[in-house]
Amino acid sequence: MDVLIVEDDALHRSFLQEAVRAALPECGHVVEAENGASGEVQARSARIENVVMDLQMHERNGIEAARTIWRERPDTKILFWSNYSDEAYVRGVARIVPEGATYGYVLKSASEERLKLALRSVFIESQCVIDREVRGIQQKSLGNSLGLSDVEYEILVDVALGLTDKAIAHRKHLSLRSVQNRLQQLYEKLGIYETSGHGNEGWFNLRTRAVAVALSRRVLNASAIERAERDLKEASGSH
Amino acid sequence: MDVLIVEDDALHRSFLQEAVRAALPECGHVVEAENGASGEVQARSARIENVVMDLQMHERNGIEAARTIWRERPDTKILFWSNYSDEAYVRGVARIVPEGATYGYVLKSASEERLKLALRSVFIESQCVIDREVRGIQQKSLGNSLGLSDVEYEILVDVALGLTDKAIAHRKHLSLRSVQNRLQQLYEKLGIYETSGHGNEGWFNLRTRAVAVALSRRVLNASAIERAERDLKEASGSH
DNA sequence: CGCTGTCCTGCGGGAACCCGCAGATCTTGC
DNA sequence: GCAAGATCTGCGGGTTCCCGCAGGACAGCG
Repeated sequence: MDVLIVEDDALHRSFLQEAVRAALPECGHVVEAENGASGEVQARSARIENVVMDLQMHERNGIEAARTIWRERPDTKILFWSNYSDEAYVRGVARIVPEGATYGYVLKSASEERLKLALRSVFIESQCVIDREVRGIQQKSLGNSLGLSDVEYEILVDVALGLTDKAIAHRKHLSLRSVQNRLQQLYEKLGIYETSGHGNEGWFNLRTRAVAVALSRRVLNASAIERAERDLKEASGSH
Repeated sequence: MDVLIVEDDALHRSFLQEAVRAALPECGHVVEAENGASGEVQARSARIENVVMDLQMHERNGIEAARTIWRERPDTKILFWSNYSDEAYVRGVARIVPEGATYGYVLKSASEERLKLALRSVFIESQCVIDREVRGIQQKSLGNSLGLSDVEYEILVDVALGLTDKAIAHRKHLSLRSVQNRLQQLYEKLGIYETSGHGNEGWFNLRTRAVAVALSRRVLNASAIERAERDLKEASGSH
């Protein structure tokens, strides 16, 4: 049994190396990669089935790497090990998990014991292990009371990319008015109206304000926008 | 001579602890704090003169902590130790350095030797040490050919906050048209017109697009927006 | 002094945005 | 089958944004 570690911070990498060796004495090679791109290559060439993956990395982040790895071998087991439980990351991961795949999501702030336990559970027992906190974010983002639905999230991304209503309508095969309806929904959910309603009418541009709020609530982050940007270019190129 | 370490990652913190002890054998206490807020408190109570500070932290980031520390004792020597050389961080640091203060900016990707050298240079020799790469960003952001000028940066932040032109005009004591002029400048500098000029007229909302581009170029980041948000609230409260 | 360059300002208009209203689907459940 | 709910759509309008044009203020320079 081999394990691939994808992590761009040297200290964390060696820490992981040790943790893996300690938690999984039965495992053979432990390969390391220091960013998403080389992680994909390693996973492919070494026929890796178990991956520990950081999310925030230079060059190519963990979500993209995981996506291509899973595209090639959907039965790969991936344990995400991240500093953040930003909704943008949680949602990004949830979006790419193949049907029936086993994965885990552990925060770096968790204890070493928790990490080791997760390593065994995911790689040996093929059991999904999601950190409490991350699970909380997931729940909240699914329960449509507070969190955004998928459609709302998608239109948020489109807006954050800087697309016009017309462009979004075209892209999503909707009428202009429908796009604007969804935008109103989005503004409602993000609470844009509260902050711009009272004494300060006309002080906020709802569209840009929504992006600002989403960013500071960690619903969006720069890497999610970049990912969307690439998808956009791809789609417009093929179309 | 005492040193305060402000760093929210446990591994990095113990690594720093060791590096400081090795590089500065003459130093006495080495205090640790795991976020900006407690860092401020420690610096105040322990009368610290030398600080090693991470930038990206939960709760309260390094720039804010450094600002309050320097506000209380401008002769404190601070060595920033960060993963990123984002323009937003570089500019944020440059904005808060008091006149004549000594500080350093070292990337976490640098070698341990470089870190130790920087520790000695800053704390013992009172010499400013700025990483090559960071220096490069500084230069580029100052040379107004590519980078944004201060006015352009400020209006970018205002736009990213979601303010309307009118609100910005009011805030900055300008006419509406002047704000729009500056916006045009900004769009020019960020190259918004290139991507929305050719075949795709009307596909981008310039205002939101500018924010997207600034984010992916790392001119802006979430923490810069949050900082601006707090400044805004403060200003509108006092006014 | 006049010229040039830079910045601020007002005016006007076309485009995009925000949204209430109302009708048209389509699903869900009794 | 029908009522209730959610979603999509067109229409109309008020507001904001984007920007060309033109004029004014001010600094630097020969």
